[in-house]
Amino acid sequence: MCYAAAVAMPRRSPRPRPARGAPEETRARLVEAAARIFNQVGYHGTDSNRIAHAAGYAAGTFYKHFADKHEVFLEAWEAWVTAEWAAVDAALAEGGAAHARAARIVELVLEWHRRWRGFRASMQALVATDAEARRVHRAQRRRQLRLLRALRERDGGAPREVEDDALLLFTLERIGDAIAQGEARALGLSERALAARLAAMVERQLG
Amino acid sequence: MCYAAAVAMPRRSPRPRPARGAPEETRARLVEAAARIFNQVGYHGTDSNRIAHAAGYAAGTFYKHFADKHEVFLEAWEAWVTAEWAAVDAALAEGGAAHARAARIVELVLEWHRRWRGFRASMQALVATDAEARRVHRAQRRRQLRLLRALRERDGGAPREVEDDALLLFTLERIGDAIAQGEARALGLSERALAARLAAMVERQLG
Amino acid sequence: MCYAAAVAMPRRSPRPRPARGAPEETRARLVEAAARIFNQVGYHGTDSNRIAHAAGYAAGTFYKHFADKHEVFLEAWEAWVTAEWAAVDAALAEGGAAHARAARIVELVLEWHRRWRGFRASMQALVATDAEARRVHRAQRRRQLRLLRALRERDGGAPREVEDDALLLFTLERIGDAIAQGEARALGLSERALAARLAAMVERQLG
Amino acid sequence: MCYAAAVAMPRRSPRPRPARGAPEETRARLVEAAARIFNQVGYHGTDSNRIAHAAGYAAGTFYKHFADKHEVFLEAWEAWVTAEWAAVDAALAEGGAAHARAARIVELVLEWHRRWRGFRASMQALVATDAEARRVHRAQRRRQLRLLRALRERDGGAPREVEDDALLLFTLERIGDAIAQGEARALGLSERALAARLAAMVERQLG
DNA sequence: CATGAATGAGCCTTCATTCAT
DNA sequence: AATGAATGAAGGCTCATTCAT
Repeated sequence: MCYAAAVAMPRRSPRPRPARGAPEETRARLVEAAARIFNQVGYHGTDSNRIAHAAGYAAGTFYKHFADKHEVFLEAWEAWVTAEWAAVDAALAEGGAAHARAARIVELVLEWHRRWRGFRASMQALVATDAEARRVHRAQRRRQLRLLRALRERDGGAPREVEDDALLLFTLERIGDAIAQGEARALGLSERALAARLAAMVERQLG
Repeated sequence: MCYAAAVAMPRRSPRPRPARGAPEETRARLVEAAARIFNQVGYHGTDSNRIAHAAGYAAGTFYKHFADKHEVFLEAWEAWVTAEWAAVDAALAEGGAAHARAARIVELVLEWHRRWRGFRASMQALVATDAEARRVHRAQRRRQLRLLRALRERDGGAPREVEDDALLLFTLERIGDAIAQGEARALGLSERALAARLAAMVERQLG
Repeated sequence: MCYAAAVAMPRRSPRPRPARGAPEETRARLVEAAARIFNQVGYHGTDSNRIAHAAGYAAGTFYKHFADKHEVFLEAWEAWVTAEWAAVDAALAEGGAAHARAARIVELVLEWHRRWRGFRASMQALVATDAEARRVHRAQRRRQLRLLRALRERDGGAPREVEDDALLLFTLERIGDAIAQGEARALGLSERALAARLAAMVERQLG
Repeated sequence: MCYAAAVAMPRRSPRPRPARGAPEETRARLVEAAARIFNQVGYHGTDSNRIAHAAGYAAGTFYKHFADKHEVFLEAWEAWVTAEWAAVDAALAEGGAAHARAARIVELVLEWHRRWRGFRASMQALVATDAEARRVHRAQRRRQLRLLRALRERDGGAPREVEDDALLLFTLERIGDAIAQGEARALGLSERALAARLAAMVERQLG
């Protein structure tokens, strides 16, 4: 959560020098900087030296904490997904009418996709070519599906097939990307209308 | 068209015919080889020399026909999308019951996604970081939406909003990717069940 | 002497005792660990942090005791040569028939070369490129020659030229390396036959 | 042969630009430059970019011709050994008294060692740590032994054991190094006296 | 005395691109 | 039109060494 907040505000100039600190802090700063840069210029556009410098460290420091670029990426991604679903969970915990909750969830998802659109794109590219990334991705998806089912059952929703959960997830994701990347707007689609349709889907599935 | 057929069959031997032929032929061979390799190892995993060699030419020849790697990629992609929608169009032209036609379309889309999953992933990654790619992508999407509306209206379908067309397109695309990349299978989802849901969506929208 | 014993037994666990002890003890532990690692992976394959850790210290500690990697290497080497010649001297002091003594010396030399073959190779490489190493090496060689002459004269051996002593030394050394490095065996040479020839040379020279 | 000559004269400034030529020429130039630099600063002191520049090429060119530094090294070394033994063979072919021939061989060996002392040291260091280098080294040694036996038998020399050939080879090599590296001189040994002893050994063995 | 996080120069290697032929 | 050797900027990564604690 504070992770999300930290990454959200882009820093241009390298920080004053983060002080010789605990390894976990350094690691966290590197992950954070990495996430930010991956999000801006994509996995292949990011170089490890730049990550280190952006976090306020020298090039070599990066490799004291990660075996390679790959590793930070996967770690940043895990943090991202975890944070996103914690937010969704929190939004649902707030209660309220089914309709309002659905809208809230959609809004949250859209916001995340907007903020992390570059990062998401990198992830998709990696998943297509890299077995390890694929493994992590699948594990996360399984977690998402489990969570979604739990949410559904908690709220006494109607019983559904996994495929319906998956369909909802995939659709949310894709529309989220379309809106986040400005594709919807560029095509003259009403983001509001799309969001409404998504909210309806969510409500139907969770309700 | 014959493009699709040509790319489908992987070439092992690097140099089918060096030839000093018509420029368009050379260009076509390069595009074809490029598409194949992009699809296998992704945009960033592809090197331009390899494309040239795979097409039966020397490294320099590539740059006689394309300004850069970028350019072949966009061209290959245009060819791909054109071919795909021509196939969809053809499938619809065959007529038949609405139900059968929807199933046919879904099957076609899935097949394309399966065959081109690596290429699609590269495209998504580029779109996220590259303005030119974004431009091309948008143009293609507009074409798709136009085509979809034309199909819908040709068949006397009920009037719909653009957002509904878009939603269908995005969903088809995302589920297509999930199945093509083996994600569905890895998550224990029934591909058949997913396809059935897609077909229902198509039928509802076009019907 | 106890140096030799200490190095002989490889330590698996990295940190026998961190201790904040007497400087000489720390230094000795570092030298010991360094010798072991140099012997395993060569001078260029050894990193100073690893030496420190293997000796049970942190990276920085190393540089509190040595100016650089170079310095430990030279010190370890001095210790090694000193120990070797002490052993040779002891073997000769035991007395016995000239023939038996010669065999004992050869056996000793071979054993040392076997145990320290990696270290010796590193030393040779350094001597070729590094003036300081060359200086140390020469000093040690002079000591060896002096010792050899002393041994010869002590036993009332026939008067010889320095060149004969040197030739013996070099030959012993080279064959020792060949056997230690497995070169002799790989070439189908009888190690026993080689050792016999060496013993004959030693006997002739010392006798 | 012309290889030896070419490498012998050190070039300081990068050549005028070797002209876009046949790959073998480029490769040969790279091998030559590599040998020269390895000889000067040792394997670990040599970087691949420097090799390329010294040969008159850009950094990348190196990797068009060799997989890595390792590979050039082994190739340069093969060339070196081949050239050396060709020279020895030629020297023997000239005929003359056994005594004179032995002296000629010793002189040749010394000259080679002098010229290539840095290179030889690198080789020894690699052999100690690198399996591939060891393999190559053994193969070359076997060739040497075969050649030596052939020479011996050709001249109707007395029958000897392999171990005697090996002993001669190793001794020649070690004394060669001692003289080449200036060790002999630094120890106050007479190079002339050492050479005389070597010549005697050669004559005895070949005679 | 010891720590260990941090440094940063520098090496190895790749690959999009050029250009003389 | 095609060649293919050559380029060189740039990125990944290592490791000897420092320094604030």
